[in-house]
Amino acid sequence: MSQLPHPLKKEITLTEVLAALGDPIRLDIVSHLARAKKEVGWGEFEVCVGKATLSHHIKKLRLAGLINHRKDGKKCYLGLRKEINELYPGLLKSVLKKTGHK
Amino acid sequence: MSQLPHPLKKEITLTEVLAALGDPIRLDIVSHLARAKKEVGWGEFEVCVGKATLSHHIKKLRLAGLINHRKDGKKCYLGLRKEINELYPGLLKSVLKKTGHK
DNA sequence: AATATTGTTCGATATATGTCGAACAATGTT
DNA sequence: AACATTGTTCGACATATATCGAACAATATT
Repeated sequence: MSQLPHPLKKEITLTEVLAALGDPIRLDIVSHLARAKKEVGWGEFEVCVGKATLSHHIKKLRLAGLINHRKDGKKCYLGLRKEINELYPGLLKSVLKKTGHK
Repeated sequence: MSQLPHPLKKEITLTEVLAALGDPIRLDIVSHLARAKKEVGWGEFEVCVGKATLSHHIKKLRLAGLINHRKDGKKCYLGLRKEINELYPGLLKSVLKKTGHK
């Protein structure tokens, strides 16, 4: 189901996670995902960049281990990886407190 | 006392803070500072890069608002800015849980 | 089979970043 | 005044990053 390459939990590193979060667009995506508490369709993100760039950011989040990224039919769906909270408890919570974005 | 430029608390942004933390060397420095719970002399950091590079990283941490950086005599001293915990409660705590570095 | 939809990848470009050694500046020491 | 210490800044370089439009691939629809 998850045809795209995802890092194993043990391969996820804190610095990569933080670097992935250290970009406004990616932080927005993660914030959106966290609030949704469920998968969100690729197309539902309102960002101010083209789809090639959005694809690039989503790939970074995936390779950092922050999100799941799967394709179903001709659409893609994204969701937060729960392993992040297991690995870094409280991290997303503290980060998301400050991400306006309702 | 703090001759070097530091951002005001209101100028500190989450993405810049996260980006600053998203580098192994800078994360080490912050980890060291957090464990010390006091100022640490510039020269006391054991990093695997030259002093020009260390200076660069320290500047990034300062400009991101993470640390205080002051000069006293011919030495510099660094300390964590307490405003970070006020702005992003729990962030450093969750980050530092995973930074080995006794 | 031809077309439409949904993203990814590619090539190009501009900017940022991490790194170093050398020069510089500020201070303290002799 | 000359020297030593402590970092910063500069110039150079290599690599990474963000961005775009266009080409491509996979799937679904007609």
